[in-house]
Amino acid sequence: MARRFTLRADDAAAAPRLTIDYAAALNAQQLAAATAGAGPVLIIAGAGSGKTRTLIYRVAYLVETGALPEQIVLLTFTRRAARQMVDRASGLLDGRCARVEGGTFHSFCAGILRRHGARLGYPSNFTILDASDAADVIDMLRTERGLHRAEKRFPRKKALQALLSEACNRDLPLAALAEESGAAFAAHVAEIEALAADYRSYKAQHGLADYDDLLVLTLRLLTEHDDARRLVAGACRHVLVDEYQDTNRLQAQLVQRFAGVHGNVTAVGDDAQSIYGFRGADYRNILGFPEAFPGAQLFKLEQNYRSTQPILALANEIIGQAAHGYRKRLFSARAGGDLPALVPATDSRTESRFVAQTVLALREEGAPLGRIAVLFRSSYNAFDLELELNRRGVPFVKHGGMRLAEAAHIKDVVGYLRVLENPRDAVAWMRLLQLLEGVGPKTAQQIAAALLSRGDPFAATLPPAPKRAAEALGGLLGALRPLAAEAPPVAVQIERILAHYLPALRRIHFEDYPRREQDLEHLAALAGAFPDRTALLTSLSLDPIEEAAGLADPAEPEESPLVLSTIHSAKGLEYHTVFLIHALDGVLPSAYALADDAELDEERRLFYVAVTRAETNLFITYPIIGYQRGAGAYLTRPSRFVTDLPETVLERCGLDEEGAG
DNA sequence: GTTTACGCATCCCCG
DNA sequence: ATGCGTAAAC
Repeated sequence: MARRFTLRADDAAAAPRLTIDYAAALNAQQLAAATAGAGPVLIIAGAGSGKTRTLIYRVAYLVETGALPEQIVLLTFTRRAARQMVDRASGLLDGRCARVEGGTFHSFCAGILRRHGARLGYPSNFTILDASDAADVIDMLRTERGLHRAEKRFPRKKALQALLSEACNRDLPLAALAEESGAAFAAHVAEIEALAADYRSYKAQHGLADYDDLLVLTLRLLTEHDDARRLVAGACRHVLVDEYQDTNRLQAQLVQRFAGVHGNVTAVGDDAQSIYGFRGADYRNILGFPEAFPGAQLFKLEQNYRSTQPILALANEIIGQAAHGYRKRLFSARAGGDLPALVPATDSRTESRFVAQTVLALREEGAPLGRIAVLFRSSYNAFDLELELNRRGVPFVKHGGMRLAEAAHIKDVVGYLRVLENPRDAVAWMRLLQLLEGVGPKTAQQIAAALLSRGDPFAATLPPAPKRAAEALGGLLGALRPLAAEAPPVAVQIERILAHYLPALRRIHFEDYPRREQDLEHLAALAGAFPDRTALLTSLSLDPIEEAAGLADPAEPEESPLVLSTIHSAKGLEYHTVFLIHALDGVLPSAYALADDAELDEERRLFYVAVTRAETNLFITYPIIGYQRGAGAYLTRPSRFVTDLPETVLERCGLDEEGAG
């Protein structure tokens, strides 16, 4: 029998000498949380209580006390947040922290599936469907089944896709969900289930995964395949999850699997800031954490370092009116400061002018533009303001809303990359084929089927096609063939794709192609930063492309621009001054939420998230008169969240016109 | 039978 | 600015 040796822990690991003075950098609660021992840890952290700071110090502490950075997994809500945290931890300690694994659940799962998905029949080059791709596939399968001309009105593709997605994310049986989702679904449960089965097998057959599959398949992989589970969970010595209140059941189960070997989970969150219910998030995850992870240590961070006391008083008042779990009342370290202001404006235009003027005045007083944010419920709430800012030459960036990756021309170019990456990607083929003149859905389907049934889809011989389409098809395959054969760097691939695609772009979008060409150049420039096509495609699916700043002032290119953002996209961030615009009933709270108490509560939390972004100044504005295309002018109703508030926490202001303009 | 052009309604929030 | 349904054109 071979001799066995025992490797003892090194002295340094047994009694580490820490380079960071944690006690000096953190308050008592933060310190306890950051340096907590092994096992499950739950940190309930109020807005502005140094949650991110605590998490960063915990990462550094884990590394300092002997954890390998590459065995620490940091799951966050956006990849931007992950990168920021890893960078800050690196700054704190040294380069070691840069090797911490990080990202969103979706991106982390995508990586696992690329490495281990073969066990489920998923090749490493699978391509990712966004929600509209998914809806298109469902629509096609529905037509195949002849359901589109059923006697009874059958749900539309968008509704079907949403239903299937909700079933995944809330981890409910499709049939049960369909029953509770209204008569239109309930009348067709059997057909919908058949369609869902079609959809599943279609994706498997073509190497496709939608967003939900990234989570569902990973969970299945880790549940059904012990070897994969050991590999993945074995590498997750410490799992840290930010914004835990916005995880859904699927994600909670994933966390349990990731931590299945070592049992070290740190979850950080604030049940009062749960705002992703529409995506299946369930704040009961965070309430139930101690049951899901027995022996969990609980820490609460209640001291707020961000906002002045008056802003916090308003926030406490708002959240005090909502029903929620972990009771906490934030207290501020910042006495003094102005009351938050409520500013009614006659209409949108006036509201925009007020915001723009006040922003410029604040800049005069020394507040950098980049420390000022305008927040809103929906992307289009800011349209009018964008015009006003452009008129005045105020530079701004806008986060949230319509994403570049969803624009038709970007999706076209991505389509070329997708068929090169995964030649079985029928969704991408359909898109490319329909760009050809004389090819619609029907012909595209026939050609796609013919292409996929042969060994090499890019082969020079053409499948049968209508005369007019044949020549164009030859051009398409001719452009793709050398790229498939030679696989040049991804930036070169995009360059050649553009050479082929631009004529079509000009034909289809003859009105505004210059603008679209700019986007495509932007995309081409971006592509160079990625090691390969797989990485680029994954990123395009899972990360929003950082859009170029709207009309920057070329005189001062250095100045960081004003921030326009949806409330959802502003989560976790903080600003010197916050404007919350369009605080109207029907907007915030959304008209969609008025009928349901739980949804109304989520809107209230959204309002809470918005106001707690502010450090020093908070302005809440709304237009008194609205316009609607059909109905013309009408009187709006201010948000009930505002009218419910006492004078003591919110100063009602007037807005006077002084001459014109 | 298919494609395309045109007028129409319709837009939430995100990976 | 897209996505649908309908009606004219290939």
